[in-house]
Amino acid sequence: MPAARPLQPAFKALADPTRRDILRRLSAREMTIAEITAHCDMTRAAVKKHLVVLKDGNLIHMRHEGRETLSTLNAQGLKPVTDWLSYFEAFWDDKLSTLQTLLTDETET
Amino acid sequence: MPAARPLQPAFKALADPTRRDILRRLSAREMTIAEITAHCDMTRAAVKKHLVVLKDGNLIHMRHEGRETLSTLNAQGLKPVTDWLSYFEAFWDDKLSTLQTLLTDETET
DNA sequence: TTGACATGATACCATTTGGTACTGCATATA
DNA sequence: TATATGCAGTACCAAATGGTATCATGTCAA
Repeated sequence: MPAARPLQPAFKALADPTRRDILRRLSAREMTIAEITAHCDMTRAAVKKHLVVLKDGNLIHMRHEGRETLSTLNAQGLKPVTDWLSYFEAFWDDKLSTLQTLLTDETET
Repeated sequence: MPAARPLQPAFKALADPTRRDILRRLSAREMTIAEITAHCDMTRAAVKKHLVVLKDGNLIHMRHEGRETLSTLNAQGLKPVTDWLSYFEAFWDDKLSTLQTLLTDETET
């Protein structure tokens, strides 16, 4: 049996607003831990923990250069997530979904 | 200031495999709490908690019919999530992303 | 009315999570 | 060499999370 796609670590990594913010920043350029920390209002150790979670989710890469650790976005790691979500796009605008919404709103108003 | 889009509750709701599984099941049809529980290997109270999280994330609707509570998928609630993710699709296949991947793999191998 | 059924609500517990503080190591640099 | 820098690793703490057990409430059916 092939290895299960790492959906869970990726979803878990995305569940924290600090980590999503870090991903946004890394989309602009590679950054050191100290640089990321400067924007995050928490200690470097805390930021490091978030980076490890992002790495476990395969959403970033980390490389060492001298005494610095440089983090880069790995946008491809988001693909399993968007693939999982794409299944539901079929329900966005079809008639069944609309009907369900109407029925539900009727009981909730 | 307009209400911030409810990104956080939705991402949080998606971060649990049990909740993602429930969403899949609800995409097929409306279900009672007891029906969902039958698939989940945990107590009804635990499933109910997960359903509340999904409702807070605007990913399901719940309506009451007699003594039953029926849950339905709200696929539209996933839209803010996919919108957030779509920002990163631009980084999937472009040259910068590829270069970053090559550089990173080089140091990790 | 009586009882069974589906659920809501609460209290409680163990584990995980998000954070700080501290120590220590490797690396630039004067 | 001596010193400051950037980071890793660990211990520790408070709060959130995921689960159970228990009891109360409303509803269907005989």
